[in-house]
Amino acid sequence: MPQLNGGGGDDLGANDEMISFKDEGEQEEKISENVSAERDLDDVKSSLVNESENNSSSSDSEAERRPRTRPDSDVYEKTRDYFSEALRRQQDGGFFKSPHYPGYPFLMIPDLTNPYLSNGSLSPSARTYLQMKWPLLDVPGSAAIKDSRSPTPGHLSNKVPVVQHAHHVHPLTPLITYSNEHFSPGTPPSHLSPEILDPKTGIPRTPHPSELSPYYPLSPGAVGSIAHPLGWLMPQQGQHMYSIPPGGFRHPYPALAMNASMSSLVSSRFSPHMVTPPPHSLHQTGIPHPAIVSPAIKQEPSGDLSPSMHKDEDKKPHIKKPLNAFMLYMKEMRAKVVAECTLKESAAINQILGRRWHSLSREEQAKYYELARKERQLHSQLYPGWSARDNYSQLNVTEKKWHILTMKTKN
DNA sequence: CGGCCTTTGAAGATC
DNA sequence: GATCTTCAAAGGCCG
Repeated sequence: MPQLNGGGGDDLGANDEMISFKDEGEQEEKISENVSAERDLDDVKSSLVNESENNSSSSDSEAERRPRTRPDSDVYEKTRDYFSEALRRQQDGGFFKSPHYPGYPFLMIPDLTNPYLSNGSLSPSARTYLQMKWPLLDVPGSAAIKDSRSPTPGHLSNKVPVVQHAHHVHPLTPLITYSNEHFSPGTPPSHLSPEILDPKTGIPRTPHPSELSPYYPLSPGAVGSIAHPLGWLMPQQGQHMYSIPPGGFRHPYPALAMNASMSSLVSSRFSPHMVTPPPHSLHQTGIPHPAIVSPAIKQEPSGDLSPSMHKDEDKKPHIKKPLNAFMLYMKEMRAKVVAECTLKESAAINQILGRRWHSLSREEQAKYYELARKERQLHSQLYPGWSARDNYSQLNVTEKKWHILTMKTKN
């Protein structure tokens, strides 16, 4: 995967983008290939105990910090097999027969007319998909979907709605197909900046990186090895987040069969095109859409809405933001890190995960960036009118505006 | 019981 | 365009 190796001029992030924030001490935590969570934990703990101390525990080369093979690779191995199988099923139409993600209303069907698919080779540039869209989704977003020629899916969005579901399940995670043409120039991965030490914890960290090239190519192999970060409804995991009705999906094209409640979830408050409000978040299959949070669980405060609007507001499902690459990575790796150490405190776990994230190679991170990009894309397709702002605390927003206004008044 | 902690990234808001 | 803020997940911890 030469394009990901960070060679000169590669799109993933030129070296000149890798702003060095390395501290005077240049203390980088050594992350060897078999680095354990225990070790990470120790580092975290020790650094928490004494922030300034032990700033020079170790340092190592970039190569060491970005090992080609990682202890986590077994996860990819397992998932790669799964995706290979999924791909095979797609190619022989198996997806229509037995979707791996029955609860997911959207499918990207491989374009079987694509000659490049027939030989089994899956060149990224050759991969195209026939996207299935909601039959009831007559929305701007879907219009964008229709235009598969659009080189920049990013333009449609980064507005993605997700509906939340049960615990620990993200709705958009069942993404398993990847189309190179959807590599969005608008959704560049940003990362891989040299680590710096967190002044507070002493743990190496990276400042919010500048974005890499908007184009982060992914080889077929990399795509195939993308581990499903959440694995919701992953058959082999044997943990269906949602019960699947006996007999499974009878509709030959489950992706096209959206019931009223689902369509309303997709549209409800966010799209003028939407249909009726959802009585509940159940898919046709009886599977609630995971991205939608029941209003009972979370209600968004509405600022200046009329009483009637309030009423509607109360019924609005909380559509969560799509997970970014790191979040997807965390979801996938958290359990493993927790298993490797006895620690369960998320704050500490997240520190470890953050360090591991930085230790990932570009290729490995690219998997998650691509997955996240797909999630955003799907999110925008499912909830065309949704905006991240919808989830902002209305109170905070108004307070903020008020503060700004008062400041201006003073001036 | 609700908010905090802690991470990175995306998106919106603001300057 | 740069910068700041919020939110996404997670679960222990604390007031």
